[in-house]
Amino acid sequence: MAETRQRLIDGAIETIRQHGIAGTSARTIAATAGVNQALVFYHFGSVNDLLKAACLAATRDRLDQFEQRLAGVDGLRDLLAAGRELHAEERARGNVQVLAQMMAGSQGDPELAEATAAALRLWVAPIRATLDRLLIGSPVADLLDIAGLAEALCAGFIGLELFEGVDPAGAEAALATLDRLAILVEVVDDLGPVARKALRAKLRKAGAGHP
Amino acid sequence: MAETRQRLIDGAIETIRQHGIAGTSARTIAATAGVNQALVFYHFGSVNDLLKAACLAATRDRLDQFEQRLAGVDGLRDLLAAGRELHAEERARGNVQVLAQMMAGSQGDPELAEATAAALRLWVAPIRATLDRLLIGSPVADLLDIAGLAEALCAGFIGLELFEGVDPAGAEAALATLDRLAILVEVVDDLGPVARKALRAKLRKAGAGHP
DNA sequence: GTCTATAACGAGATAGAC
DNA sequence: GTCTATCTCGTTATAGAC
Repeated sequence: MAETRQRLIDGAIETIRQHGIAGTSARTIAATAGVNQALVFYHFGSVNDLLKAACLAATRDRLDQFEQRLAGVDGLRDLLAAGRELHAEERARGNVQVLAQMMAGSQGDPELAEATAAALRLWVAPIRATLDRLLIGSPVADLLDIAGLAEALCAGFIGLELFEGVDPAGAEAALATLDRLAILVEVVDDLGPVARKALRAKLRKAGAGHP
Repeated sequence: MAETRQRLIDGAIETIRQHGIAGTSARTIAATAGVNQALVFYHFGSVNDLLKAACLAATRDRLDQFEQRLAGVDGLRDLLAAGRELHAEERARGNVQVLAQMMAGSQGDPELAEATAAALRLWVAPIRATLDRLLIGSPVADLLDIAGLAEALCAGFIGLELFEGVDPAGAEAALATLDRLAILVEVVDDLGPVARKALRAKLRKAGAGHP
């Protein structure tokens, strides 16, 4: 039945959230899902294949709402609010945690790494598209590679999630500082020709090529 | 003998690097160290205790050089170079990878989380001290919480390391963008009173309190 | 489609020979 | 201080009853 498959997928997500990738097994997943352990192998063939399916399913479930919210953003200030909002929601749902744990588990498991990379790309793409749209013509776009910025943002959130597991206060301070950094980008974005000139001069001094 | 202890610690680090926290066990560690599996328990009592010892030992081994290099930094531009340099070295030695995997494994294991937090603090402290020293009196210090910035930097590097495992090209682009962001901080730092005024205005608009 | 039973193996951990 | 042997349990995976 399709319901059992879904229960296993939900159970896998929940198990990763609660016990991390190291504490995730066919038995712990089945216990969380409330089904028999053998069903993992009947429906998915192996634990790894279930994890891959769960990772992609969880991502796809959220993607529509994620993209729609970002599509409505019409300025850097709004993007900051949307980012905070979306990040809080995905965190509450545990999607960031799951992605982080999948990435950790992907170390030395190329099969898992491929599935994780696919999920990661699904998250990064709409962020990159939004940044692209908002920063076109801005002096910031001259300095920063937009694709790289989107990936750095994602990496930062992943790192913060892990950080939070061992030092909640530190993670909170770090997140607040990321917010402030966005304000800094905004300031430079707004300063106009003066900032652009200063940036270009600084870039020549720093010896950095144009993106 | 003390040599066996050291071999186990080195073996633990190497095993985490190669197989990740999920693939790290008393047996895999002992195999890497070239000693008998039972010695893990004789010398450290449990696998977890070995991991805790290894994490702290690896951190302490590098801390002196890390602090000395940062102490010699005398400007933001120099800090950027030092950061790139130190990060490359720690990455090559696998310390970032180990920390990331320990953080992932700390999810749902409070004992491991405590040890990981201690190692993390050892890394963050000298970074925070250096930022504190360099940014004193800068307009940037008005905007950013220095401790939060140090933690955000660390979290970013952790996230990047995991990112690299599943998408090396993306991680490379993200790292390059972090470099560029540092240049942006430098620009604001150099702009002086004009930037400071713009920042304060923006802060009032954004409704963000003073740090 | 789901369950029980079980095989085959790796895990953490201990006892005791050397 | 180190190794072999062993215990017990958890894990992946399969076979077969229902």
